[in-house]
Amino acid sequence: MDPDERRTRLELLAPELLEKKEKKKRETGLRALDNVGEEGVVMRFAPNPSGPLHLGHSRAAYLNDYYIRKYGGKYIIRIEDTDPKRITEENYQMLLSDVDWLGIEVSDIVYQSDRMDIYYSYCEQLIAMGGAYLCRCDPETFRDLKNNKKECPCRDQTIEENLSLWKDMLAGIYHEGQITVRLKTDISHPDPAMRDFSIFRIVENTSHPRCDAHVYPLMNFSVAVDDHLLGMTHVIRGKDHIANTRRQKYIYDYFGWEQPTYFHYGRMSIGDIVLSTSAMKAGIASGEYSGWDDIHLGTLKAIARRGFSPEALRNAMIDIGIGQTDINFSWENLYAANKAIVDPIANRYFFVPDPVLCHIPDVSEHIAHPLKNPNDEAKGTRSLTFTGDIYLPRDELEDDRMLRLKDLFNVRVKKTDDGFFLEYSGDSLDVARAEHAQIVQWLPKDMAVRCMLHTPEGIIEGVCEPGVCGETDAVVQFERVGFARIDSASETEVSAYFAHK
RNA sequence: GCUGAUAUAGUGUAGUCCGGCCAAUCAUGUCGGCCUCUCACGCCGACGACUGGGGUUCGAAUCCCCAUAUCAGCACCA
Repeated sequence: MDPDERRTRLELLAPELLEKKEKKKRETGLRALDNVGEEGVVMRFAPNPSGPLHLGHSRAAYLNDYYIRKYGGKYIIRIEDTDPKRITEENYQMLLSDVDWLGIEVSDIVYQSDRMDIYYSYCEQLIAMGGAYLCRCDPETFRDLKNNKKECPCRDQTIEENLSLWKDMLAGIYHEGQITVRLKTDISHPDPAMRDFSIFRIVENTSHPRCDAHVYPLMNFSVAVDDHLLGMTHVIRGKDHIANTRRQKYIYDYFGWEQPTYFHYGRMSIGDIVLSTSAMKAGIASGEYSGWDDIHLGTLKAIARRGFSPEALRNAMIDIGIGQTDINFSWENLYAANKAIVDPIANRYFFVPDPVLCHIPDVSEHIAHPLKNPNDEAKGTRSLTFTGDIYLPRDELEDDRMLRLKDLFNVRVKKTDDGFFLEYSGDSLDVARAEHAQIVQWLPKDMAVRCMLHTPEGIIEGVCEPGVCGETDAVVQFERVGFARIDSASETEVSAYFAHK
């Protein structure tokens, strides 16, 4: 029976089966969320202050932000500073300024170090209900037992014994490494990662910038407690947390809480860019990198310095989405996203790389008026006065060739033993077009400002228009070269950072 | 070793849950053309992918199995 025939038969037998399931309409942006309440969603961005934020962090930050903007609700920045060994005062400041730069919709900032008493109290409850025990095995012994699905002796302690040991632990009777609190899960769970993992530890001789403690919760505990108490409805995090989601389920179950909806996005590798905090720190110490904003790094500070707009980064990250597939972050895609934002607003200027001073004889004074932005004439023009001597990019000087000096006039280049000889060749653009003359940027000798263009491959020395000096912090387009952020400028020298073409 | 996950063009992504409207979406990229006093922007066109093998089915990117590859976890880090 062919499909048409079958359809006809079905129509007679059971017309209701012909009702098609509604396919979801194609939406732009990320997939819709389930379980959205009337108040919207409550989500979080939870960095730990061990270094500056980088491109990897921006993915989590923007994915969460996307949904908070879409559904309303709350966006909590939760600073996970429960490991005193790798946090510093400076890191908090960097983190906050980075969060600020991202431009996300922050409702609240919560420090876990302010919540130690909460963790202690929930831990005590957990022990009291028999959900956790104090373990005095050394880590290696425990690991061997665990790997063989064997309980350690501490697991049999009574609740009273555990509560008493917990008090001793808090009182400072035990030292680092001597005792830990373990969650009682399932010692013969097929996944070794699930078996009786630690939830509290002792850290001594390391002062915390924000609290005075020696007993610290491990992330699975503090995260579970906070996600619940802060009312998270949805959690987006990397897939390195897949096992943690399952581990935290045990804590939720003990307390009778309901877990939020989780999404785990995949690994993102970013070309040859350095992202690891320790590697960056080492590179800075050795002088290989100039600082956290060195343009060879993948920090937000570095990409901000190069003139990427947070909005472009946001768009690039939303485009990547929350898939679990491992991906290669592509600079090309970020370049395109940034260009879309920056092109309409960036003022145009001439930058002459590797400049060659040329004299053009027998021409009267000309003044060129190139547009500041050809897509927005209202922005006006700059003006460049030609009086005989100009700089031209060395790369454009070839033997016997006509060049169109942009917005000025045509010249013919001749190479002699004494260098390049330039000859005025009329004002007509049509003539230049007819000759397929290359249109090039140029600068009057008297108006050229020294300009260092920093690129990841090195510094390009050149000269630029004086107008650039008023563009500090802005992104401009050096015509025929690309977009760059003006990092600093005096009347005699400009420092610019290259973003992309 | 154990546990769990993922696999669509150069890159990213939609479609996979609930098989047919998918000879597979969109963006980026590359190439060609148009526009233009920038190699920018804009416009037009072309290129380019369902990891492999079995199975189920009238029909598979979609469901099942196997293989392969990659990733994550198995810390008193997060």
